[in-house]
Amino acid sequence: MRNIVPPSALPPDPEPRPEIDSIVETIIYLYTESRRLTKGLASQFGLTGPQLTVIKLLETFENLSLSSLSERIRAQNSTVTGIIDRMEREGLVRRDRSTADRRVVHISLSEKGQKLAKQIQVEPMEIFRGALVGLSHADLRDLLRIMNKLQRYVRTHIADGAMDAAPPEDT
Amino acid sequence: MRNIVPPSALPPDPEPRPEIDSIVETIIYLYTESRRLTKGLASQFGLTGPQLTVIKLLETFENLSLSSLSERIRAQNSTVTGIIDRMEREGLVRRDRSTADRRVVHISLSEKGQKLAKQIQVEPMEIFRGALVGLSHADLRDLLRIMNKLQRYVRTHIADGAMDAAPPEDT
DNA sequence: GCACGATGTTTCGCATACGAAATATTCGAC
DNA sequence: GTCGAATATTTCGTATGCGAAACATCGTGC
Repeated sequence: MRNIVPPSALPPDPEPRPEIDSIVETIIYLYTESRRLTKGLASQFGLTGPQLTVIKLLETFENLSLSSLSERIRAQNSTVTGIIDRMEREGLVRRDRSTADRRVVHISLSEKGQKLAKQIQVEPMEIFRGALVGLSHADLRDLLRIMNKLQRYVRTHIADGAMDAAPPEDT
Repeated sequence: MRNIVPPSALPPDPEPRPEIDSIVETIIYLYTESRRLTKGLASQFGLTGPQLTVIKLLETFENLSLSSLSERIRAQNSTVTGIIDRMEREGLVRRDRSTADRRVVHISLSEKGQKLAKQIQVEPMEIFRGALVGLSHADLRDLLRIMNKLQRYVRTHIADGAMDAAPPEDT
């Protein structure tokens, strides 16, 4: 699934930094490529990318509420409702109202869904993960450390005036 | 714009490697977060994420064919047609048939679009880029080197049997 | 000049994707 | 017990996003 590129595509930046652009480009590349591969793999089984993800999740967890499912695939409930609708229509999954809490719906694989899940042997992420596994221990350690830094930075700068169109301060 | 997570969300992997999962998670996090921020920024100006990207691109390049526009934002032509349709409806952009090659459509900002572009001062990627700028030179160099490795690996493993799982029996 | 493949754009049908509002149910305060 | 806030899910409207097919135009070979 190809995606509109995030603002990285915008060329007019305060200070042109080819390395940074290159890194951003790579992140986008890896992300979009992994989705494209998932989609291609899924289509061999008559599924869409998200549907494949859902099937493999349900194969592992047996039973998930719609909320926890949407949390796991990082989508809104309303989005997942649609995905499950279509999968239910295809007879791949079942919806069961929880008896304990009648607000909750448990999603599970049907017979057909289970069979299909078993047929799909290759983990969709294999290529991407393979790339990471191929790194040396040192590289892996460095990458993890830097990624954590990035994440920490972004996390702390989000709640703030990040979206207030305020001019940048230090650099 | 939140996205269905790529297959990284699938827990059953051949060899559980928490560092690798963590790295994948972070890449996804950075990507989705950058899109969320763009979207939030855009909505302050009555735009969607992709529309903001298009406006800033057109502010820089003045004049882009629909094809080159879709190339830059990494989307299909058919997707961009829709985006431009809606922006034209809002009076933000103009479509002009090229006289040199009458197949080509040049997209450009209207007066209104130019004014809006000027109002949006902050580069949407600033937070994400800011995180990268905050890294030490050594970190940046390491990250760039590793990212290139990853990209090279993925690139060379894509054309191959990457997508050759067991064939499904048609529906 | 004219057939014809290549190229640029749009159209169509479908599947995400989101946020806001509607609906159903639970749980706590009282 | 009952009201009201909180939680889980669905519904609705709109905007991407894709691939295949339709359409228009270009360029080449002849």
